[in-house]
Amino acid sequence: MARDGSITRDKIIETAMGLALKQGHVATSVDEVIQAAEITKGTFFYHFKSKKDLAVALIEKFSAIELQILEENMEKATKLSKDPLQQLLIFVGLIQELHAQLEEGHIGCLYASYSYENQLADEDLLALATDTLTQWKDQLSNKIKEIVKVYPPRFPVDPDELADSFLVTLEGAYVMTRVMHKPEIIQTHLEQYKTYLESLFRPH
Amino acid sequence: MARDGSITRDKIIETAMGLALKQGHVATSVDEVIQAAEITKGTFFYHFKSKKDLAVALIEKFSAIELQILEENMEKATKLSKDPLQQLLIFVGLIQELHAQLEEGHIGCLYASYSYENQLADEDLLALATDTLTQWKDQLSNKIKEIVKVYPPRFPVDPDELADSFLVTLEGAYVMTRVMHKPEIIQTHLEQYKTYLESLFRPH
DNA sequence: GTATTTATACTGACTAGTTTGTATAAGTAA
DNA sequence: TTACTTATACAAACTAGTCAGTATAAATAC
Repeated sequence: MARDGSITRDKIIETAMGLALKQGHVATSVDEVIQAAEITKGTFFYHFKSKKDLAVALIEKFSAIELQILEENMEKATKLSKDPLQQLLIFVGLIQELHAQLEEGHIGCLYASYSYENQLADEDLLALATDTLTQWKDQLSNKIKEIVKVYPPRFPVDPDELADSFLVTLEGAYVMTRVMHKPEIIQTHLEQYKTYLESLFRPH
Repeated sequence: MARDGSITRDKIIETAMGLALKQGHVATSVDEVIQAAEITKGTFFYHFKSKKDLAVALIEKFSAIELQILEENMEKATKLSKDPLQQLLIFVGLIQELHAQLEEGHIGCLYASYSYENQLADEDLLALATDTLTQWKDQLSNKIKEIVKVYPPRFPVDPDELADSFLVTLEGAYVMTRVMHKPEIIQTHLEQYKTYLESLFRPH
């Protein structure tokens, strides 16, 4: 084995991810990436056979991160309480914490970015995105099903819909934050999601 | 007077709006616009001094449409009931209807698209976007303030937050629809927003 | 009512610069 | 010695934007 090229590859991916989240993949030229990553053109095309190849790598990386965030925080939340409603509230709280640390420039979703650039036309990329989002939905939905058993909701609750509602809130909050330049929007609306859960399940 | 150039200008804007909503402004070349609008390059640059000029025109047009939708449907809803809660529920219902008619390709928000492309960096463009969204928020917030007077909420309600929540839901539903290719997401989550309003204000 | 002027609208070829991607030769670290 | 990296040059396609000239129609002049 020679030098570990994966270090360079990772640096390219990390740099390009930042740029893609800030200004989109199409608007980011390869020259911009290699300049920011402090590498040369030859190195870039040694690791990625095309710019499209980079787009795929970015979605793969983003999906891996999102799935890790899901698993990690769901596990944490499950350990911190035995009550499913508490667990879900804690989980949302952990996601809030996660976003509190982010700088404004890094707030956003690569799936959203790609979708507004029509870059999810490739069915493999689309599958990566939908699979990841579906896993989030399923995990949340399962938790909600547990809650419903313990706390009869005051309105009829569709667990899948209520789970999707979390993702809709997060995606919407990203967009509103990016447009209005108010990072607290994410905190506020995840807080509202928690309030909604409580209004549905908490006995009065 | 010569021929009416505003017809051509409008055609360019309409064509470019469709393309921008589908694939973003950056990813849409001037050549693509002139081909779709069946005009020549000279004509395009006769009406717009630059591609950026087109970007501005698109945001202006989009803002005008959004404000018209707001006014029109708020007025309709206000006429259809005397009860502020009913009025708001009707308003959301009208927005649902509006989106039921749209083809999948045209679902999305130009502000969201621009924000993910970093095209709102120009402060004039940003002001147009924030002003429009703020007007939506204010109108909804005022309606919610009326509701609070009549129906004491079962949880403390911040009218501005609850109003913003509508916009967050809509933006999030756009993104999820674009990624998951399920146009019914918009209907479902606006329905959920109505349910949330009822859970807050409806006496049991 | 025909000729001329004027303002606007439009054409399509052209330019200058940027883009992705390739080629090549030499250097470097495990 | 092999995998990786640099540096530079290059090409082919695409990009935004320019420009000299044409078309149209209404206003005015005779």
